[in-house]
Amino acid sequence: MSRRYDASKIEPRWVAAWEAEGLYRASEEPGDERPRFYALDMFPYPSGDLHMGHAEAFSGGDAVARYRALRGDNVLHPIGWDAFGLPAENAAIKRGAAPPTWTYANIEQQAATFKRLGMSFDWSRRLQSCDPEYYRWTQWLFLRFFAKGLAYRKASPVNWCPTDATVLANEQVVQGACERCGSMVERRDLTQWFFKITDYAQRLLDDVDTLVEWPERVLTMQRNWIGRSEGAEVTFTIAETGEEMTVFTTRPDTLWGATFFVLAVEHPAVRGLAELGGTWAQVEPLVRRAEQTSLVDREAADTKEGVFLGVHAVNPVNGARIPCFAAPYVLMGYGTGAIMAVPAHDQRDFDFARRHGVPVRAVIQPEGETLDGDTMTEAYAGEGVIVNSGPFDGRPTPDSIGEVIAWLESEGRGHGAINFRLRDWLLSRQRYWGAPIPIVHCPTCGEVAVPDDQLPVRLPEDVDFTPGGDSPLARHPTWKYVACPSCGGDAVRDTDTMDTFVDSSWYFFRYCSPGYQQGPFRTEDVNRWMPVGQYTGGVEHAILHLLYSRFFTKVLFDLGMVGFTEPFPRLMNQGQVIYDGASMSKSKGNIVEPMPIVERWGADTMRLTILFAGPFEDDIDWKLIAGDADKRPGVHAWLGRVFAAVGGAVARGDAAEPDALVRRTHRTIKGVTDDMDRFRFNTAISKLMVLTNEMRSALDAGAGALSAARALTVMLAPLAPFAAEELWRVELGQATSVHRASWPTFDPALIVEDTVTLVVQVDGKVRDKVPVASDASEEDAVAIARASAGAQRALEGHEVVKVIARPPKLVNFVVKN
RNA sequence: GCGAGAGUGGCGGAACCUGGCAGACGCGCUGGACUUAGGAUCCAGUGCCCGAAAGGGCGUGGGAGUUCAAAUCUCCCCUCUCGCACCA
Repeated sequence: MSRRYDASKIEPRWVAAWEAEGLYRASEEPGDERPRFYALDMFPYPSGDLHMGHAEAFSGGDAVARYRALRGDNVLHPIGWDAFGLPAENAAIKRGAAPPTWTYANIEQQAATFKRLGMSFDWSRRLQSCDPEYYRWTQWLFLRFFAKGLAYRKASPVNWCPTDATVLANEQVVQGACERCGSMVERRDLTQWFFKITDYAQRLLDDVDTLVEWPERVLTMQRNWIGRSEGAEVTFTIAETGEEMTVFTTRPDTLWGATFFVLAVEHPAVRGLAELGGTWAQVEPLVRRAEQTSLVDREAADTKEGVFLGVHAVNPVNGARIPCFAAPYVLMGYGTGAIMAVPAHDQRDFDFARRHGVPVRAVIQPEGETLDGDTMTEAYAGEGVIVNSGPFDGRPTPDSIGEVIAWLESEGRGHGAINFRLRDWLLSRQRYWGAPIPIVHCPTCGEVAVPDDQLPVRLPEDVDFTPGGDSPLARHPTWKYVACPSCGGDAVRDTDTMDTFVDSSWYFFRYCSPGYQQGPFRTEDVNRWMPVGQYTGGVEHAILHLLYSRFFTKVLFDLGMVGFTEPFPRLMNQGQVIYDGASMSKSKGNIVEPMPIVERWGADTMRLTILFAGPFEDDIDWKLIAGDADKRPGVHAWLGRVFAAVGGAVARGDAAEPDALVRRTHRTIKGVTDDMDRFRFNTAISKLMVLTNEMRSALDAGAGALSAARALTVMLAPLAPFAAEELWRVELGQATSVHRASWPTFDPALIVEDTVTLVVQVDGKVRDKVPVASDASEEDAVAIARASAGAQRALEGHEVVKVIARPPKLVNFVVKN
């Protein structure tokens, strides 16, 4: 190890000093005119100590926060914990530790680690979503939604995890299994609370277009999740009963090609129709099986499976009588749960038709071809000319879809419709460790909101976590029995708690008004700090957390509580830290912990290792970049050279700095500024390394390097905050923290080199490189190029037909042939 | 299947936005220096091929195109990663 640089001696000292100085507190001074910058990191879940993924995310987020402060912004960089959730309860069951005990112990552990890492958090704004003072306002917000009709209860088929004994949102079911424990999810009919996010589907979709600073893939995921489809609703009639049944279709231009009709297996009309058609005996097994599989379990379903119901539907456009089926490939959760099937022009319908012997009727003919329904081998979904379709024969499609819809409307047989894939947000959980839903069920008054002045509805502490049966709150002997806030009669509390995504949908507002007692936040505080300047976190939250937070923001805007409709205009997703090509996990035994590296080499080295490894959004393979844990990391050696160079510059005092170093310093300032603005930490670090090398050359030559040393130290501060502070205050003898210094500025005149390398090409191939004055004229440049040895050689015996000159960078001689 | 992104030395990556010296910076490796030998440090070299050298040829997944000039722009293909996936 270098004799001069020993992180273990430097870093703990500054942790203490920074805390004593209150260095990272966001300023609320009325006279503070600096621009505000809200640097937000996704708040962590306190499951054990911080892992490498946290180290990466927070190294990037901290670099942004520190950089903005050095650029002169008044920075808000808060921290808190997303502290409710199932793992705390599982720990209670497994180890007997009460959820709060387990949770707060982990939070303290993570907080200590954050401090050791030197994160520039404003600790005075710290929050934990499981604090009663926090969930009081989660409940308060729920009641605002409730009052607006945006929180409602309905009986609904839900995903039920038998292991966790709770309801799951569709989003928490992955390939039919519980996202958390992996058990196969079942379907149950229960009464649950929902947020009416579907009311906001169009706005959520429209505003995706305004999020130009988000990663494209996240925008795509948001759009897909919302899933807007344009088409028409068309009403068919059941021939045997006269019952009307509406379907949604994006292809009303193929209505005349419908040759059968399909209901979702769970469709409420299925049993009645099957009994009428005399087919219930065949249909019943399908229905039974559907009840036992999750709502989103699509793996098990055979796309061609289905049963004829024995009844028929009448196509409203041509009166055709077509058979009705029940089939799992039609989903109850999308559209109306029933479809018209057009096998000629939809592959799924085609496969089903061939299996079940239903006729195929082509109504779109591609140019230059004639499709025959009897001989087609696959559906034709492309464009063409409409045939066999009454008034629309000969019309082109898809251009005629609008005309078909207009016709349907004028005939009263259907109308244009827009359908979304997005479902309402199922937010109730039959769990203990969450914010209780602040509703009282009264036999007289119904669902009654707990009055605001009685919030929070606190969680009881004497709770039985034995698995199975009712949730711990429902099972509690006394907790739920209360007087109705409205009539005073006997009533019971709602015993469900809220999905933790509710907690995380508003925490960034709370940071703006820490400790505020009259509401979740002060509107003027939020409008002063928000929207967020930069949001940093994992791409695993690309859909749910971000969608829900956007939804909350729009609702709060509508309530007049915030003055903007998008909370996070700029989003940055860090890549994952993996090991040897695989994600780190306990079962693989390949976990690399951040703290041992910090203890051995220092937090700065860990940060630099991560940030220098590659683009922030890319995955990092720790095995490839750090290799052997005992090997001294390259960035640590660099920090040693930085200390040597800065120390050497100080020793050399005011000695003149060579022109090359001065220019290098200014170019580095420009380059690093550009890089930091674009979060290109890896190239910023490489430029600082180049500057370090140039300083060393200058010092070796007996020259000075003091202004370079100062610039280098400030630019290092966002990336290696401890080393920069040590250099600044100890080596450079500054009185105040480097983290309160000003970002260096550059002189554009010094960016330009006075001599540059002129590239000499012949026919576009590099034949020589010669130094030339940067202000050389075209004439001079061509002359110098022509005289170069490389050009002489290559031009010998050739006739130059054209000269392309881009002085002073390049001259290209084009020769005959 | 649909959508998005990516393919550059032994390795991580840079240059792509804005066409003009490919391989910055670092790791690794090779040779050397200094040493009471280190978890070092310093110096030199390091894309591939031919050559003693000078120099030359080749080179950014493959193929075409545009251009005086393509890692960069356009089109086609291949491979990989991620996301979505019966959405009517």
